[in-house]
Amino acid sequence: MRNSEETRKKLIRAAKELLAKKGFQKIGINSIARKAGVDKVLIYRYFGGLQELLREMAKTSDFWPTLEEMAGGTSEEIKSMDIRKLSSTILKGRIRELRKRPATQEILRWELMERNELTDELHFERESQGDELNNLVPFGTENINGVDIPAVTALIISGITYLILRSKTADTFNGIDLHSESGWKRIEGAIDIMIDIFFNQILEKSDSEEQ
Amino acid sequence: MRNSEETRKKLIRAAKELLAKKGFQKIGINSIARKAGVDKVLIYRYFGGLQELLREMAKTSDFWPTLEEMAGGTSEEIKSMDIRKLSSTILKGRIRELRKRPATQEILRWELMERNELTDELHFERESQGDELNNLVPFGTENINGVDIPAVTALIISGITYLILRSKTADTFNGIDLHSESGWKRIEGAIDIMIDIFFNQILEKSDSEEQ
DNA sequence: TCACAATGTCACTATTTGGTGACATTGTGA
DNA sequence: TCACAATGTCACCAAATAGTGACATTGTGA
Repeated sequence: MRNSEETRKKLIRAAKELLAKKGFQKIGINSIARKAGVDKVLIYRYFGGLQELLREMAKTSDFWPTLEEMAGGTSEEIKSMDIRKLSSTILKGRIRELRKRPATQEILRWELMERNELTDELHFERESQGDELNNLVPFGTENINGVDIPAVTALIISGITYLILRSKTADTFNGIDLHSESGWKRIEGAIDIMIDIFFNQILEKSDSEEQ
Repeated sequence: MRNSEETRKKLIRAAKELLAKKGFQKIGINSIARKAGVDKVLIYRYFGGLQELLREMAKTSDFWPTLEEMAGGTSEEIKSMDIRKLSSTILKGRIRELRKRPATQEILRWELMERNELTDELHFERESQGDELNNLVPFGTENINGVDIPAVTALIISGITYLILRSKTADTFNGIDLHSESGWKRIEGAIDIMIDIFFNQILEKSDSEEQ
């Protein structure tokens, strides 16, 4: 029973569960300690405070999806994909991985609400673990034939993120079922089409310019 | 000084300002009454409670953008536009109108966080005032040539919404400046390109099928 | 004039929150 | 064996919250 390491883990686990279930608004010293069945003073003693506890939590291995998880393969396999396939795979993978991480979603919600030391801390932790936008879509970061690639990328990633976050509080969006696999297949289909015609356009254009 | 109607307005104004400035987390009976310089018991007496006060607030004329505001013209002018131009205009208009309504943004954030009687109420009020997704993009709601129009629409609208909400707590997204006009011009450019190649694709396809 | 309802003020409760100091219990190394 | 640090429990504090009952003031219609 007297095991500080175990108590630390209990607190982190409780924080994560509480975050996933009730959202960041319900996260607090009192609620976490209550959920963990532990006195709240131990949060201060072992972590220093709420901020440090959550920082530890965000370092948990399965908290942020890695590039490999999103792509669903090793980095060698990733490198061997052509860019069109890779874009599609990573974007779909991001949907898949984010959808099964309610606590992670909650951090994204939090970042949308307020900016403070805590959210900065958690944002930093995310970037450290490879969940950077640069990795998400391998379109590159420059203009191709006058097309603003980062802007298009931003719009697609944002769209994905919003729909995932929205699924917590809405059943449908524009008629698309956000709680069924078929609904998400429709989103994936839209992404595929966009990627497809997008590359067609770029290649077509550069072809005609080469002639 | 003794004017219940004026007091009601003061409370609604205070709620709106507080929402815009501090976000929905700071909205409460005490804070609103304090800001309005009025006793909190009057909120109960005049509105019944916080919920009813906010419902009234959401009925304010300038709270939700109308279709005409987004399109930037009368409904006759809207009807006379071709679909490509109309899509582009409305989407850009939505960005413009939503960007200058911080209190409205806050409701969207709220809807993203939790679902309760309050958010349902506010959501309903929004739909009543014409801010329905069906109006936002006149693409129609069916499949064209096997392309899932509602899904593509959902992705674009979601992307716009997320980027606007994100601008509260982030300076940039994927390198795009969310606080400068030039940054939003880039987003608009991305939308235009997507609309453009999207319609090209659809028309091209139906052309080739007609042959 | 004056009764009375409308309007507004104040004081209080109960609950929750973050935070701290004092104490009890346990294990372990000297 | 025993001292002592590590671990854990408990009781408190100040502040903020939602909500309510009692009271004071004002205007107005009979």
